[in-house]
Amino acid sequence: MLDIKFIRDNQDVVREAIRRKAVSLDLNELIALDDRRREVQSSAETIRAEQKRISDKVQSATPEEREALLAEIRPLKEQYGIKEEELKEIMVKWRELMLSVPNVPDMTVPDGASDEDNQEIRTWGEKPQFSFTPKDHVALCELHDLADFERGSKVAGFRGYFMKNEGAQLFFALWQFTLNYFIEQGYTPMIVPSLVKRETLFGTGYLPQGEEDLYKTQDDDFLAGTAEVATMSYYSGEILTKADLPKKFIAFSPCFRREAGAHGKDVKGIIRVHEFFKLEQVLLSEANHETSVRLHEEITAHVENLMQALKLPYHVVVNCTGDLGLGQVKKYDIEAWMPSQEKYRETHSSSYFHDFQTRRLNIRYRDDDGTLRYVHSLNNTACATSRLPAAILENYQEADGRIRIPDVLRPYMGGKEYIG
RNA sequence: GGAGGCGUGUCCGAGUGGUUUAAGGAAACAGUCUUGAAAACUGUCGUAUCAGAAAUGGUACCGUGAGUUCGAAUCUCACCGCCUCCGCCA
Repeated sequence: MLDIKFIRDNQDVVREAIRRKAVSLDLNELIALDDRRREVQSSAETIRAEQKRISDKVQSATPEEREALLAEIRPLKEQYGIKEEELKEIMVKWRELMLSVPNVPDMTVPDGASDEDNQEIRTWGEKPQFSFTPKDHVALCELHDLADFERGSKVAGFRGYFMKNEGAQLFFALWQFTLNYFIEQGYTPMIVPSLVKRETLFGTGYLPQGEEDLYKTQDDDFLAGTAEVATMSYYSGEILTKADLPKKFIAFSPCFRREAGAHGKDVKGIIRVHEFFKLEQVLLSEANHETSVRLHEEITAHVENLMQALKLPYHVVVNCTGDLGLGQVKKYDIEAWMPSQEKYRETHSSSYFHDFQTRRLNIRYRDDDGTLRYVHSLNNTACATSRLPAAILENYQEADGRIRIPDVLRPYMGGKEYIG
């Protein structure tokens, strides 16, 4: 959510953001409604002030005076009720419109309609050269009994999977490896809820848009698609101490995604599943654009360090405006090379939001001059299992079908050198 | 699932119908004292929003929402959350 004052004072900027992000919203409608809001509110307040002024005299009045005062108040009360009712109606629509105003993308974000228009900004690593036709991760899983997709869909339905043997071990190894890295970097490790209340998802901007991609329970709770949701809400409604910023969390949770509208994509394997696990970086920082930018580069670099330690070829793309979420100012996707598909596939997503999320979540800190400010928020994937293991299996396969285990993961897999 | 209790500002905590933004304390900030610090003392110390150049003034806010009342932190109802005991349970 943006500040209505900012919106009013910077209508051109917001209009441009709406255009660049291809959001369907008529800003004029919001401005007109806000004019109306101010007008009604101000007249309601004037009536109320008068009512209170008279009301204060009641207790010290004689019985006759009292009657006269009450008679004076009656019409004011009625008028106030009407204005209040009107204001309530305006606010319903006002909130709805406010929730669809996008955050302003950074100037360095390229224009574009979809992920097709994202721009590669750097690549790292040598794509593996195979003397044979590389198998995809599904075939490799079947070959070594690392996963069971048939029984997965028998038990859990479409996109269901079991991880087995070294496949299961690989998940644990990646979690532990990643967790240790971030603890060394000073992050606070957390295991956070996936089952969250409706209002929690408003804070991070996954509601009201995006509802169809979330699983809902019979108690009207939701299963979050990322640990970002609960982690961001951790401090909701609180005032933080500036000296404690930035807060850096490495949060683990299961992640649930309906993948509505993606029925034809990645139907096999563990690239696109309804349920996976993820370690997520979540940061809260002081409200300062330069700090946000610096930390954004930093959380991106952390992931690149891990990819390089795993020796996985990847590239980084800057997402175009059309591929940005409503609240995102700028986003990088880190994509790992998938030999079987001969293309890069998104394994990490790194973004910053300024105060878009924290304004909704009401997370503030007291600045040096004593004023309360909304903190800035950022997040980036640290390790998404299943996509990352899929990339490892494919890149590390050898001619005889065996899969070499990345050096840095061996300590977490009993020192084993190969799968198979 | 059953019974009871509770939710007040940055924190602790008083307040059960009337100038209450809300006692008291702590913390914080400024000052006096001190070579310096601590202690002591003095003072300042809510957020949001509207009007205003400002001083200032209006309104809202005591978990959330609705209601009663001329008037609500205080009374009523619903919801959310927390605590205690019982039951069940990994």
